[in-house]
Amino acid sequence: MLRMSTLFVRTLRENPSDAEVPSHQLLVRAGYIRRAAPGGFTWLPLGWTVYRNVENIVRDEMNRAGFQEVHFPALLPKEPYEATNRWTEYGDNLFRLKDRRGVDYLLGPTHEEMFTLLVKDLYSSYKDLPLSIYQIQTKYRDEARPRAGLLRGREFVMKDSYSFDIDDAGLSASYEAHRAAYIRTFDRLGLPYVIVSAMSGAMGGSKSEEFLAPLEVGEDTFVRCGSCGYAANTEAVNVPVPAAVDASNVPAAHAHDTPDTPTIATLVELLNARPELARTDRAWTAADTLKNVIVMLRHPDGTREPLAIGVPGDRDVDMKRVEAQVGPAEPEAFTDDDFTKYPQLKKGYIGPGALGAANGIRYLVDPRVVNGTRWVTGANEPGRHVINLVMGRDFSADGTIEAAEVRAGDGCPQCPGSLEMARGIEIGHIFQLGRKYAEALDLTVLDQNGKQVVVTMGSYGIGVSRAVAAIAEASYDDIGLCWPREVAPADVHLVIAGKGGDDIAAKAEAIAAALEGRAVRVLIDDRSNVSPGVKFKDAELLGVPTIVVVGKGLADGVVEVRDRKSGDRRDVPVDDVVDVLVATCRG
RNA sequence: CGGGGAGUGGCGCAGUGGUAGCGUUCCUGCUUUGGGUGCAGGAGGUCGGGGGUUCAAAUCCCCCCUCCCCGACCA
Repeated sequence: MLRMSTLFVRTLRENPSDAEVPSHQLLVRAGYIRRAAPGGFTWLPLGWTVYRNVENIVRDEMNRAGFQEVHFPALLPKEPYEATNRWTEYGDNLFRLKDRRGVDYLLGPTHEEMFTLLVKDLYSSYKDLPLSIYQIQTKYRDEARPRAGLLRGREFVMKDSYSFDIDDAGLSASYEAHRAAYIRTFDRLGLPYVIVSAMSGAMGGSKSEEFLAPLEVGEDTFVRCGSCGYAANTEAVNVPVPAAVDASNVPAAHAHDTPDTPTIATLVELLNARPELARTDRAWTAADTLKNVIVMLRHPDGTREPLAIGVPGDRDVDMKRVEAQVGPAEPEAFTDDDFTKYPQLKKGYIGPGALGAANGIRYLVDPRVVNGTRWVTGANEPGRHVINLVMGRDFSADGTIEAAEVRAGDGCPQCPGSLEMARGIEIGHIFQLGRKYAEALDLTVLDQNGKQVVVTMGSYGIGVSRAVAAIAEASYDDIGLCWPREVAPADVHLVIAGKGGDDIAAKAEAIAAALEGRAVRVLIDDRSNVSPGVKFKDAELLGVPTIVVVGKGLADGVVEVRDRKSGDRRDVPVDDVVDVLVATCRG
């Protein structure tokens, strides 16, 4: 039983000024956490209780699914991470340190390498697979900007699982098992979530989905369809491909001087202002222009290659989307230096004529650029554009790329509906890794034919400490926290209120003891010399789902039972209250 | 890393060169006891750190650190 008289907690009347998001403000104000370091928090008793409730639910569901728990050190040797290149690839986000002899170590940001090596150590036969193991571990990432309290720290707790299978079918099954376990876990946590696909189909069959809690403070932008329920990370959205257009009536393409048109807007204005350039059927719009953006791709082997991306001029190129498409290569800005190396490219006036295989620059266009579409685009000469350039008639591309920004109102790829934008907190991620780590670290087993085969892996994460904040974020109101019962620090917050002194206190203690005897977790506010108003405010702030007031009603033989979330109150005969509460808390 | 804002008792804030303040919290006493009671007394701060200017610096100058927001980066 928790007792307010002795609980190590101090509630604050006002929000700490360094907290911006509600979960951070309330968790500090209600005495659940305290900031201890940049991006690092101390859990106070109430917070630690909630944290452990969350952790235990996660663990419980992992175990139920048949996954086994292990535990690695957080302090890890460098070598495995060198083998997979992540010692350098992880960049500044990796916490590196040296021991007294100058040997390099790191604080684990995630443990793919260690799990892979552990399985390699112990297993060598297909008969040992499939296997799914997990840990609940403190992770370290040297975030450039820790923010929003627990939501993005430099030290946080993550549950990470890894599956090991002999073939793709096995990986699929392991993936689905994790997916199902995650659904159960988040349901139990009382956390709203959407499952979004996190990677486009273009990525060679590997599959990845994120569990996002749809909350405004989230850092992830995703889209969802109001009609069919489709949801995806913006990186993973595929635009609906329109049918080819009949272009037989489009006039021939011709280049034209277009002075003083540094932007798409000024170009469109000029096109419509000049009778000889204007369309006969309707006015030109920005979406009729074809904007060609050059990026430099840096491949893992260090080579660089220019890539031209054509998108409708009313949209920007979304570099995150590009990155998701071109991986493992990384897109870099095309510098002025690069322009000097490709003199055929005239900055601001790049057109298809200077691109494509013939010019040594791979040219990919937005999927909306289908055969027959009619464009205005750069003429590869400063101050000139080409009008009425028709895809398939006047130019072609080497392929398509999902690079254009996604906007609210865009068509849904799965139904005739349209997409809306939303924000969410990533609380889980499931990912078919494939053989990348197994290959790098040489994890193989013998198959039925005695042949060595590379194991295929999946990785699956749940942000445990982040989930605490996400739950708070999803359930608070204007007077405080409102925990879902299973993660709350107690089932019942029992307030001793009103005068009457020892009789009331004695009765309250008796009720509390009876509840504990029936496995109802009680937080009792047994502070003397604290006015009822303060106790009520604290109870509301702390957010235990059921508040029981033992006070003046006792004279009439009743105590008051309140539901924290709904605010509903009712008087319950004192003799029934234990039964009523047991039913409430188990219901 | 770029842009913006800010660091003054546990928390929230005022204080433009001359003895460091207010509210809240905390302690003591009385009071009150169903909505952050009231009164009185008290404790608590090397003013983020370092350097400089000055007779004198929370205040002016330089460097650094930290926090918050936007972006970049990142799961």
